[in-house]
Amino acid sequence: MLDIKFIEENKETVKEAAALKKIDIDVDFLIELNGRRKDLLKKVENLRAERNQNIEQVKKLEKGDSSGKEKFVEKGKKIKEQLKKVEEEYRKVDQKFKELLLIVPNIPSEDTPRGESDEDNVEIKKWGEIPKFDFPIKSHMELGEDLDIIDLKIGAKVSGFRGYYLKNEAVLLHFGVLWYALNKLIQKGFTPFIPPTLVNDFALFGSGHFPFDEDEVYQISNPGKIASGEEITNPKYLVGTAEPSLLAYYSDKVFKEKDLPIKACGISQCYRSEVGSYGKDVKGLYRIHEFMKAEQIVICKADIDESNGYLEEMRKLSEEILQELKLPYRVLSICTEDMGAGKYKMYDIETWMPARDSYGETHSDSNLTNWQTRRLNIKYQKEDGQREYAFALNNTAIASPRILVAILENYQQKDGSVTVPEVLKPYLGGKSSIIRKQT
RNA sequence: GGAGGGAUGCGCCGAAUGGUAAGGCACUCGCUUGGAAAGCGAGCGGGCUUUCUGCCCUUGCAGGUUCGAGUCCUGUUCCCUCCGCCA
Repeated sequence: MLDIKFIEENKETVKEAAALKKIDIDVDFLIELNGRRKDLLKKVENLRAERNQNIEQVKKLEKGDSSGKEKFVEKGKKIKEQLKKVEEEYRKVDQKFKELLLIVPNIPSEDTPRGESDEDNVEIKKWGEIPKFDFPIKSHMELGEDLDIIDLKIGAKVSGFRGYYLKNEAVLLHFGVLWYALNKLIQKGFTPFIPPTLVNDFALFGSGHFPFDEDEVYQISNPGKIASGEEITNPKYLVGTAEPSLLAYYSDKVFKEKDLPIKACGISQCYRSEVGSYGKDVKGLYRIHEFMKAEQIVICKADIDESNGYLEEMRKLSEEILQELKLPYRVLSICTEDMGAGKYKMYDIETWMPARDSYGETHSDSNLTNWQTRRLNIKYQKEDGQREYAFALNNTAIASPRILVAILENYQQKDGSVTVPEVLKPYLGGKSSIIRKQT
């Protein structure tokens, strides 16, 4: 969310940002609506002032002899009627105004590539050698089935399309890689959380997942209530990432400047409906409805340079994880239309996935400046006593089992076994450092 | 699931027979001081309008009654206590 005053003063910049991000918002109408809102607000306030004065009159007369009181009581009734009408009108305009304000995008940074799709993202870095195999390689699906560590068939039977089971060593690898990443984050000063994954809507409006990606989020409700025809008053939602829960932890908070930055991380189950992705990545563990992720957030002072510093810091951390896992990757600077509405600047990291014969997205690192904190009311008090909205950033440390696609495929051996990345060995609970078919 | 109690100024506590939301602590700044504490003064939620300020909103949330609601009524969320069920 942007400040309406900023929008009014920088109309053309906002229009340009909306055009770049292909977001359909009539900025002129929004500003006009704000004018109407303010006019109505003035009317409401004037009537309230009149009402308050009238109340004083009645009160005064009741203290003395109460003659003439009736006149003011009658007047009060009239004011009440008028007020009801004007307030109703104001509420309508204000609601529409707020709805529109929620979809005004953040202004992308100057150095964000201008572009229309993921094809316009700019590769800024490549790391690692693409492995060459002197044998026919297997996909992670084949490896998973042959080694009896992934079961997609029964996964689909039990959970439906995109369902899966991890078994045996895949379970250890999955938890191992998450646990390894979490330890690294804690070491780097991020406070660990297990956040709720079942949340109220405000958390998702706060992060900006609502109203944009409403279809992507699973809604949970009490089916009994629906069956009885009763309306669901407090729907809950399953988060697609720990980000909304972590940010909402700090909602309505006023930090002291010296207490910033806040660095937090969370491991959580993540749920995604993947509507709109039908027919895309339909096989294997790449695109699934539920997975786990170690996510980081930073809340810092409202300073572009400082916040971009944290963006780089978190990117480096993700890179460090991939380097230690010895997985080849590349870093992309995400273009305007491929980045979300709330983002100021964004990087993706794609990891080499041999069976795809390409890089696949595994990490995402974003600076959203104050676009989320304004929605969530996260401020800090500056030295001079002034309060200002903080900046917020978020980053993927590791997401599994998607990362297992890269690990299994890159580490596969000619005999069909898979070796275990060196850094994960301590996490495999005494199991062999090589995953072989059980006999 | 049932019964009862509670939520007040965006840090904490806390008062208010239906009639201007007291007061205290903490915090920030200033005065004072060799320095600090204490003391004194100012500030310490949001909006509209303005540069003199003025007005409006803000007692968990949403409605209702009333000239007027923190207070009365209805619904609801969360917390606490007890009972029941339960991993």
